[in-house]
Amino acid sequence: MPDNISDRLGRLSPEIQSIMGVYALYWKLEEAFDCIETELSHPECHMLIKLDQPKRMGVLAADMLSVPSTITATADGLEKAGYLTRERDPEDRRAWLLVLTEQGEEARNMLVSEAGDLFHRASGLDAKETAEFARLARKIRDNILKTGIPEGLTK
Amino acid sequence: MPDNISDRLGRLSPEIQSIMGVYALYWKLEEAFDCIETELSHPECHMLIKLDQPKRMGVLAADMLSVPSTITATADGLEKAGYLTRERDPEDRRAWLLVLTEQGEEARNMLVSEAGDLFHRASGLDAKETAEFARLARKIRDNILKTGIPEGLTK
DNA sequence: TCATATACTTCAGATTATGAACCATTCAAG
DNA sequence: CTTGAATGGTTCATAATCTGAAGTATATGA
Repeated sequence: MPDNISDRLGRLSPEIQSIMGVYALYWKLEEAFDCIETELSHPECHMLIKLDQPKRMGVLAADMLSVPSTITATADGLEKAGYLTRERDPEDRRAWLLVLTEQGEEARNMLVSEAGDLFHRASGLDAKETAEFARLARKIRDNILKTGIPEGLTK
Repeated sequence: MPDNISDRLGRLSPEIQSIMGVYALYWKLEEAFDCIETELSHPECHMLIKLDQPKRMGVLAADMLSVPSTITATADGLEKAGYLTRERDPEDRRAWLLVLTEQGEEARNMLVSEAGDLFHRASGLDAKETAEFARLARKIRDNILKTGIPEGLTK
């Protein structure tokens, strides 16, 4: 039956094949997040991974294609649990910088390492294929962040 | 600032770069779904796209890395709105086959075409890169469906 | 100094996902 | 056969998540 599925997929356009692969991987990774750090919710994990350095909440919102109120909620949770603190951005005192605490750094390191491992097992790609996939994924992400919000469909 | 982000990303492991690209694309595509067929919810769109032929609900659940109750809810919505019908699987009368109606076929064709277009614009990849990305995405999806549920982490 | 824009927060409501208990059918023994 | 266990879906109550609109505080420009 897996062969059957794979066969049929071969007949679809590369774009749809790409989308289905991306969705499968996303769902698989989300599922796997449940198995590691039980303390953290999924959006909290996403945010921690993004915080490789202090960032403004607005930057995070753009980065996660999300809205400010969602970021507030997630940051609240992480702050209450001791993973980060809010500091006023000296360059614009309306804005907050989210800064990881030591506990936050530790959790982030663990997450990044686990996630890398997870990708490796879930994807089944070898080092060369992973490098190629990463190259294209980076290009895609750059394009998405560059083109910003909805794009042609600015409803 | 996009350059800055891109720079920092260059220093992350290929696995994390891949994950970030996949998440960005997933979020972007989900966001874009809002702009096309207002009638349908996101999970309904996903299910429609999967239904290139009649499928059992259990197969869909496995395919969408989801649970039966979620599939039931989504199928209920699509059935009520006239996009599909349930038929007993003659080979196992416990199971239902989800079969698209004519209206369902039309909607699916529109969705598949729109989604392909969407991928093209969101990713910014050219034809050759898209083909390469699709190849790897297909490989990843095969691996995920093959390895089935949680994997090493069968909590 | 005033009007407007930006950065974030609050909050109420909507969507979506999930597990446990359940019904119907199948399958495998005896 | 007929029983008991397994399987395919359903129901339902609950929880997690997301969102937009209205609000507060700071910044910016005329």
